[in-house]
Amino acid sequence: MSKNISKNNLKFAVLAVDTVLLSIIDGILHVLLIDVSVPQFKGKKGLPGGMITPTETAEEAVARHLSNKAGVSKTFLEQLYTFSSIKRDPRGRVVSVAYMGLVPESKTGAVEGAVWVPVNKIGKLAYDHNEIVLTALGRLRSKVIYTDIVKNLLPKEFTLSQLQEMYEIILGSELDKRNFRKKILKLGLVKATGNEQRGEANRPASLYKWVATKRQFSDLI
Amino acid sequence: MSKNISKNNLKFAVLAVDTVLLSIIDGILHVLLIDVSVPQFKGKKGLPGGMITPTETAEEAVARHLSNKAGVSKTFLEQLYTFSSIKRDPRGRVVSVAYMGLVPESKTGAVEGAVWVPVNKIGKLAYDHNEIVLTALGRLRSKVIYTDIVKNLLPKEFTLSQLQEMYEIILGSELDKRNFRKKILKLGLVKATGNEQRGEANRPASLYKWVATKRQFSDLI
DNA sequence: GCAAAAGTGTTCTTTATACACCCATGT
DNA sequence: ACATGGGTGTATAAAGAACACTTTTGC
Repeated sequence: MSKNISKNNLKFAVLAVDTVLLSIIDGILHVLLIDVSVPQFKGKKGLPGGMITPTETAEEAVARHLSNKAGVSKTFLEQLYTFSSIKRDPRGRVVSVAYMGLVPESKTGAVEGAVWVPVNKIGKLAYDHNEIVLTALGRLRSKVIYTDIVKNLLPKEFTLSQLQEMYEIILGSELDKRNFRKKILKLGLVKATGNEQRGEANRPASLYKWVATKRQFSDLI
Repeated sequence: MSKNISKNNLKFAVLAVDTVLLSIIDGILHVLLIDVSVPQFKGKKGLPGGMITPTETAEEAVARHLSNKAGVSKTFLEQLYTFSSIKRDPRGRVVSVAYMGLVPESKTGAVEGAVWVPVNKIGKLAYDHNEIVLTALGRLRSKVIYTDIVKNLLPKEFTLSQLQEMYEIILGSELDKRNFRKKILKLGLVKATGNEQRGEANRPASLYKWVATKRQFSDLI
């Protein structure tokens, strides 16, 4: 959804992708936004995305546009929903396949023209992108309770407190430390690496990593 | 995905919809299939679907094609996934937005060119339609345990045994009658209508209906 | 030695599971 | 009268929720 299409060369069906890239930065859930250049949305921000070409899949288009516009690659991506309202793009008919992506804080470096914005401060976005963001947030919140999707927001090794913080931020509620640890450890999804996080002005925390697994879960938290 | 497009007039991007219509008929989960007319899939069956026109949304296209090809209208529909493999249609590039639909047994009347087939007997379908059916079955099985989606497969009034049978068929496992009733009634999702199902060679069963509600559930069963 | 986060158990409540018999009807 | 599915309760096990103090470090 960007400079590659203009009023003149739009023809049905134009197929695009848009991606809601999420990350937890400084303890706050952020979404990556870019400046939108089309005149109808002058000054507004929107989601990174763009056309699907005839020779690529939607997934390939997402990877390409994220790499170009957001400087992000090899990140977790999941198809969200396809938005097909007739007037969602003022320039013509554009159907968009939306994706949600999760990136760990360590990969959220500055990129020209892209900015990480706290999800409660995104204001009015271009197109129907507010709706797409809400869809992504809903998906993240529901999947966090029955899958291990949070692992995509964490570094390779992490403390149980960091893990707990992820759940608290996404769910918007506090969890009991002892009960949380009991449950997470009993599930066997993570295991201690033997390493410790040192350098903080407190007792060092054990570092954990995810155990490889394919199965789906239910009621993690 | 059908007669409206031919090798000559395909141009990128062709956008289609396909629908996995499911119903439980005689205690067995069925999917509605239609005969596919394109030569490459001669003799094969496939899902009902077709083009999205420039002036309709995907949802409108689904409703239109289901009405035309399956004689089904006003039924539960939910977007499943968008399939964008480059070679999924041998005639050219076609991206398909797939939907899952649920219909009660009472609305599964015979329609010319369409047939209800048990899901474990569908064989090899045209296009990537086996994959789409598997996606729908997975979605149904996962949603049945945390939403009231089964209500779309039942008549307006139903017995608790009928309700339990729906869960057992979809989940593929048996449930304890007493525990099932305790749980369903405690959830308050259904209430007795005061009517009874008579005419069977056994004690009449109380009939229930769904209580109107908007909220999401978790762990219904 | 003080501040800061790590780590750890027990009690109580709620929910899940296992299980067997009598009831009302149609034939 | 008998076959059929409808309807009901209790005891045990498992899971969830509530709750406070000691430990180890950096400064």
